[in-house]
Amino acid sequence: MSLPHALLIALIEKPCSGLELSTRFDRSIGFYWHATHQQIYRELARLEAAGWVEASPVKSARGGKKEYRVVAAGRRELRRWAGEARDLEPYRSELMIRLRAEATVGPSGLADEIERRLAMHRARLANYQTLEKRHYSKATRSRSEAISHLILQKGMMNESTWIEWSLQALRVLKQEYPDA
Amino acid sequence: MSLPHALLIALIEKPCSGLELSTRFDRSIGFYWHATHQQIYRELARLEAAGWVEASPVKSARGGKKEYRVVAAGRRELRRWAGEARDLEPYRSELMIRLRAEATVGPSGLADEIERRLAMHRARLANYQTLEKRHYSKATRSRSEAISHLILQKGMMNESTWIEWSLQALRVLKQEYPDA
DNA sequence: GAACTTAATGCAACCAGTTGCACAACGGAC
DNA sequence: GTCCGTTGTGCAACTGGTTGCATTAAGTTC
Repeated sequence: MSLPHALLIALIEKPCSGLELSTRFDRSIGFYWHATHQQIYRELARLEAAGWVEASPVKSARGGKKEYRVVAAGRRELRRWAGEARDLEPYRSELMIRLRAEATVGPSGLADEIERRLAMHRARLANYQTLEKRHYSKATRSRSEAISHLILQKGMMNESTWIEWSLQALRVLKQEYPDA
Repeated sequence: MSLPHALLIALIEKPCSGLELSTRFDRSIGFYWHATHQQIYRELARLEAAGWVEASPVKSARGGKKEYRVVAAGRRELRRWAGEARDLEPYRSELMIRLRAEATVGPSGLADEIERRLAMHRARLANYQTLEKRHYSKATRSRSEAISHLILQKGMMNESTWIEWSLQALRVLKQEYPDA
């Protein structure tokens, strides 16, 4: 699973507390690997037990605030993990199952649902395009900027694929067929 | 979750036993929703408890073989479920996290991994193209054939996207950058 | 007919993720 | 100075999915 390593990445970029991590996470890595604050707290405890991060209590803060930072062993682990060979993760799309249900038990309002999703995918794509213009317009870039851009591009490609496919699907679902 | 409904679909198409279901599943619906035989047995028991399927023991068969078939309540439930509004399922891509790791802790053999995956995606795409030629070449089709075709097309689009993206990624990862 | 293989079902333990809630500590309102 | 909202951490219970193994019964081989 990726969560521990995703947290290591976020903590290397900026050491912080659990709560701060969970809000930052939502807006960056969480984009490809969502996690709740519960998971994050639990996982931070494990990372500490594994000796990959160290925590120090933050004085004059509410609750028992702690700041976590990644130690050398954690960086080593992250590098090791990044290059590993792995099986492709299986796709898992509920919508495809629902389509197939529609094929076997007949029309059931799925077209509306696809229309709704189409709008969401368009909104996301527009959002990513804005981000791209803001952050990746200039040609001269470092390796790590180029990699971040790749990640954003994959997101954009996914959304484009959904949009294109949804239009096709709507054409099929709205088409008249002689009753069976 | 989709598993119970995915099983209903498979059982409507053809009533069968747990084991047979789990092998058939791999080659059709399991394509978008993988499940082990364990999950399937457990879920079949639940479907029966919910009154969506009925089981009858198969005489002169090994083990305690049972055949399951979907009853009216099951069909109703399936139709209800198919048209429901739902949130988009969050993406979850380990590879994107690993890329980001590569960006923060430096090169780690990820390019080889992407190359390996590229080959797998190409093989899958070729496979789907063969299927498409075999099953969906003729123009006159029923609604349910058209829908099945949509599902296959989404798979092909996904693979194409991966292929295109992988080529881009390899170009970036193999490019020379001045050492930081 | 004993020993082995295969078809078929299933239990138990585990792991990751989700949900709902609890609690502690500080800061501000009045 | 007490009540409330916010920050911050965390427990407990549950659900879905995974792994490894156990069991039963029929067919196969000698």
